[in-house]
Formats: sequence, structure tokens, C-alpha cells
Amino acid sequence: MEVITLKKISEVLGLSISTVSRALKNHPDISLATKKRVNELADTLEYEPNINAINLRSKKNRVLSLIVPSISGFFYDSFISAVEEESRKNNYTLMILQSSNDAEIEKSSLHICRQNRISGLFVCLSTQTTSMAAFEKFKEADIPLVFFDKVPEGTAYNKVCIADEQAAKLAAELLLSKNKKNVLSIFGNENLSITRTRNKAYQRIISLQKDVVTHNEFCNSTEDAKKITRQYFSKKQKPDAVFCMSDEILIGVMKSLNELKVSIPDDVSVISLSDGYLPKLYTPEITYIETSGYKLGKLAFTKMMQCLNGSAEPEELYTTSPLIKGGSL
Amino acid sequence: MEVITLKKISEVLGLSISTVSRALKNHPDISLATKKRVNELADTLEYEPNINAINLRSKKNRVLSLIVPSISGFFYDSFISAVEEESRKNNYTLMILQSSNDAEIEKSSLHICRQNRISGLFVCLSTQTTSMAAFEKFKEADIPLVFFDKVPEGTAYNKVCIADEQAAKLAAELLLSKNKKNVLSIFGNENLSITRTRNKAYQRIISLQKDVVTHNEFCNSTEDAKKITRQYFSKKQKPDAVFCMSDEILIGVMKSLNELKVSIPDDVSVISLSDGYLPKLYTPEITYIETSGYKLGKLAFTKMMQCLNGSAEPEELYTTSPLIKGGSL
DNA sequence: TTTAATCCTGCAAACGTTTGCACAATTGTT
DNA sequence: AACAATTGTGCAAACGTTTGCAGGATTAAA
Repeated sequence: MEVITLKKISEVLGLSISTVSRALKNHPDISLATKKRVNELADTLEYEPNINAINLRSKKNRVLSLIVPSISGFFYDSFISAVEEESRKNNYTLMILQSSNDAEIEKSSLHICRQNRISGLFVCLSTQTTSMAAFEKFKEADIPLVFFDKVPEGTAYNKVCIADEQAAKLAAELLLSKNKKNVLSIFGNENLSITRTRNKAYQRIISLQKDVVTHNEFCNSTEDAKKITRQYFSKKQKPDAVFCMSDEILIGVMKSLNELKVSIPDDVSVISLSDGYLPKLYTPEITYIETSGYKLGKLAFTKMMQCLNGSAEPEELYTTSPLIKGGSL
Repeated sequence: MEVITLKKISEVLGLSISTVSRALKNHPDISLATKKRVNELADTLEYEPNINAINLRSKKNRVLSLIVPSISGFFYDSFISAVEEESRKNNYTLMILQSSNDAEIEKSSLHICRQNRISGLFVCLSTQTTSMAAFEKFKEADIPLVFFDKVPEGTAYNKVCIADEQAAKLAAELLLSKNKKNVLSIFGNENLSITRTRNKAYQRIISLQKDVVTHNEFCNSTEDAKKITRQYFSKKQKPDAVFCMSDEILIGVMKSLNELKVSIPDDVSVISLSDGYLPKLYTPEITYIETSGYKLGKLAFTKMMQCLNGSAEPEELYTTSPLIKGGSL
């Protein structure tokens, strides 16, 4: 199939390339009659401007990139879904790259981004990332960076985050208001800032009530969470509530509780922070504080657009996390 | 930050642009000494070739596109994950577009693909797609098309599919071998070819055993599946096994069974076709026939590469679906 | 010393757009 | 009738590569 270019159209019509170009862009210099002729021919020939030529000429590239540990998973896929939607609506192409939580792959993905001369970049840091040097290059080149979920420390970057503090606080308040006295609280990897933030906010509230016993545990996997839960529920003095910092932990907790035939909410209450998909699978549905990837994606995109249209100072933005009532509390 | 081009390097070194270009490509015409000088400068200056210029010159574009109803969900996200991995390894950029099961959006996504002059396209048809006309254009332009999951009828296209027949057959055989006599079998939307295939293969096997009662049901949502299950398990004569065609259905079935406190596997056996994530959440874990999106993604990519390297006739490929034993049967 | 072969390097065109500038043709003003 | 203003169009350069071809410099063969 022959490719249609401005040149081809100009030859057919006996016009110059520049006239055709201007006619298609509705330039005031061109007469109405000519515009009409050009547009009609372009339509029937199904002319599509060559995006590479345009990019080369304009030194721009309507491509955004998104680097994420993994596409699959409850949180990231909905985040990506939101960003894709917005990118498409705003006429940007989205390039998604997985880092597999590997600092090397992350680095080479950044290289791919530079090669592609992208216009903006969304990043969820890999758990192995230690240096921000590679990201500095983008800042120097004035390519907007928006970090999400796993974000760097400090105030040098744009970040959009789940309102970890607010969400954890809300969960703690809820547990207190329900008069729970012996709470097992399971958090993720202690080194992640997200864990620290959630843990700190949660502790501050829950420790207000002096007569509440809380057992703080940290873990690295669903399997860990499962083991911890089994341990606590094999004891004489069983917890009357379990708090889960994430979906990953919730799965492990539920596994153990079901295996031990602990009844929810009769024997124990369960509350989790979650994207929302998982809690609805259980019976009764788990009460959770929503940490929506989709919402966060929309927020991230808004920030990106601000940056692209002449940005302001780096800032840290938060989504809000509402309580979604299930039957587990 | 100044952008480095061949021209810049050539000026610094007092060489011509073409010599620099050839030196970087290790062209035999260029002397070793010159190559060394050029490469060293290019390294220190962190030269990156302008991909738009290359694409324009070569009239090629190492971009693959993937159109899918939704990024999130157990099946698609793992498919995409596999395709992204392979694309990256093979130096292709992947552009992902969501159709939201809307024929109009699908069409405009195809338009975006044409605009971007992509090299190849993976498609999972939207449920609303009626005409294949827009796809024909790609065939005419010699742009490889690989359909997956929801594929068009006929033999005109490349398709990679879950081995629906084999998987459904395997499930049926398993139920028979376990001596189940009263089986509730829930399938998805009756109009989808995937449903018809699975249903047909399943029926053929299960009907071999004359004394087995099977209740065939079709449904459109998790909610439907839940209702159907509730209905059957409110009867006197309860099924001794439930077969679920998909994750979506499994969720509904499990909801009802749990609510009715039907015990698995004591009161009833459950078997599903699944991507594998969901079955492991339940206690006991659900026995399933694996329909892996990840595997399918790898297969799709392999086919795409074949097409890109001078293709053969369109063909239909299948993954295999192994049985993964849980405790539900 | 001439001629041929070998080795390097550079010129220039091409890919498809966009856009500043020039200019021809038309119209309007004295 | 001469000149200015307006209108519509085209020329040519630029974006950053790649590559066929030509040609200069060096070395080897006659």
C-alpha cells in the first residue's frame, strides 16, 4: 500500500508542499477554495501525517513513559489504567516499562526513555533503587518526573501518594471506636517509607487508649503474614481484631483465619488498607480503607499536565482514602 | 542541557558527519584510530541517536501496540506483562491502549496505531466489535496482527488462544474420574466463541457418563454466578460439584457457597478454569485448570516476531493448560 | 616513475514536516 | 496611470540520520 505524504497530495493538485501543509492546518494565508480541495483529497486518500517527521522537526515527542515494578497486581494495574486513559484523551502515547524491582532493569529502562526522548515520566521506584542519579538527568533536561507509590525521600521531586497517614489513622480510630482491646497489627517491610509512615500514624492513634494491647508485626510476604497470624491465633489469649497494612498481608491473614476456622466478625474483626478488589471476595466482605490506584493515577496525570504546561515547584500530593464498610468489623 | 548530535561530535573532532556515523556503527571503512576517538567522545558526551530521525530515514518504527479491553484484571495484566518483557528484550517499544469494550474507542485506538506507524499489533477484540474492516487496513499495509483471547472467526488472521477445548475437557474428565454425579456447570456469556468452545468440549465429555446429572447455566457477571449458585444450593438435592468456566464465575460461586456455609470439599467439590491467582486465595485452595495469560503473552510475542521476520500464513496457536491441584476436589 | 590497488574520508541527497521570507497576482487608492 | 495594499502561493532551509558515490592519500606492483 502506497504511503500518502504531503508531496503526493501536492503533486496531484498541482500545488506546492507548503501550500498543502498550510491548507491542512487551516492557515489563514490559504484561500478557502484551495483548503477545500486539499482537505477533500487528503480525506479520500486517508492521509496521515508522519509523526516521526513532525517530531524531528518540532524536537518534541508526545510520549509519556511509566516505569513500574510490575504491571500486574491490584494496585499498579488500576493506576496504569487511569494513566493510559488520560494519556489517550490528551493525545499522548504511553510507554510502559516494568522494572521487576531490579535496579539494573530500572536503569536500562531509564535509558530507553532517554533514547525515546519522552516528554514526561511516571515512576514507582524499585525496592532496590539506592541512587537517584539517573533521575537527576531528567530534571536537568527539563523532563517532568512524577513519582508515585514508592517515592524518593526529600522535597526535590513531584510525588503523588496514597494518604498513608490519614488512612492508617482512620483505621486505628475505627478500631478504638469499636472498643477493640487486643489488636494484631501487621505491616509490610520495615525499610519502606510507606510502611514507616503507615505504622507511625497508626501507632500514634492506637496508643492513645491505654488499655488496648497492640501487637506490632512487620513482614515481607503473604506467607509471612500467614505465619504470624497462625502464631497469634494458636495462643490462649487471641486477638479480637487484626489490622492489615495491605492486600498482600490481608491474603495471608485470611488464609490463616480460614484454616483455623476463626469466624469473622464473631471471633475477630478484620480491617485492611486495600485497593478494593480483594476485600469484596471474602464472606463477609472485609471492611477497608480504600487506597485507590485509579484515583492516584488520575492525580498523577493531572500533575504531569501541570508540569508539561510550564511547571511550578515540586510538590507532594495526596489522594484521600475513604472507609468502605464490609461486614468484618 | 545541550543535545548531542552527530554534527556536534563531528565538529569537535574535525570530521564529517558521515565519518562519525560510520565510526559509531563500526563500519569497516573507518580506521580503528578514528573509531576509537569517536566512540570515546560519544561516550563522554553521552550521545544518544535521535530515534525520530532514524525512524524517518529508515521508514521503520520499532513500536508494537497492544489493544485490550482493560489493563487491569487477572488475565490481561499478566498477558501484558509478558509482552512488555519480551518487547523490551527485543528492543521494541510497547504502546498499550484500552478499548473499554467499546467499538468506537477500539476504532480510534486503531487510528492512533496508524498515526504512529507501528510495526505490529496485538489485539483482544472488544465485545462490541462487529466489523473487521479497520483491521483489514493493517493487513494491506503488511503490519502483522496477532489476536489473542477474544479473536475473530475464520482463518484469515493470526490467533493465539488458551486451549479452551483441552482445558474444558480436562475438567470434565476430572469430575467423572472423581465420581461426581450431580454437577452444576456455570459458563459465561453464551454469545462468546470462547464460551461456546469451552461448553461444547465440556459437554461432550461429561455426557459420556449416562448417570451423571449436569446443570448447565450461562451468565454474564459475578453477580449472576452468585445467584445461580444460591438457587441450586437452596434446593433439597444439592450438587456435589461445581464447575466454573472462569475466575469471574468462581468468585460468585465462592461467595454463595461461603454465605450458605457449604463446606468444600466435604459438601461439594469445586473446579475452575483460572489464571491461577484467585484459586490460591481460598481455603482450601481451589483446584483449577491453568489458563495462563503470561504464557499466552509469550506465545503471542513469538508469533509476532515470526511475522516481523518475514511471516508465514496466518495460523491459530494454543497454549497448554495443566491441572493445578488444590484441595477443593 | 607511472599505474593500480587499498584505505579513509567527505559530499550530498533523502526521509516528511514546518515556516520565514519572497514574490506574483489581484484589488483598491490617488 | 501609477502606486500601495492585500491575497495567495512557492522556495528553501531546517530537524538528525544513513548511505551511494566520488575522490584524496598512501602504499604496492610494474
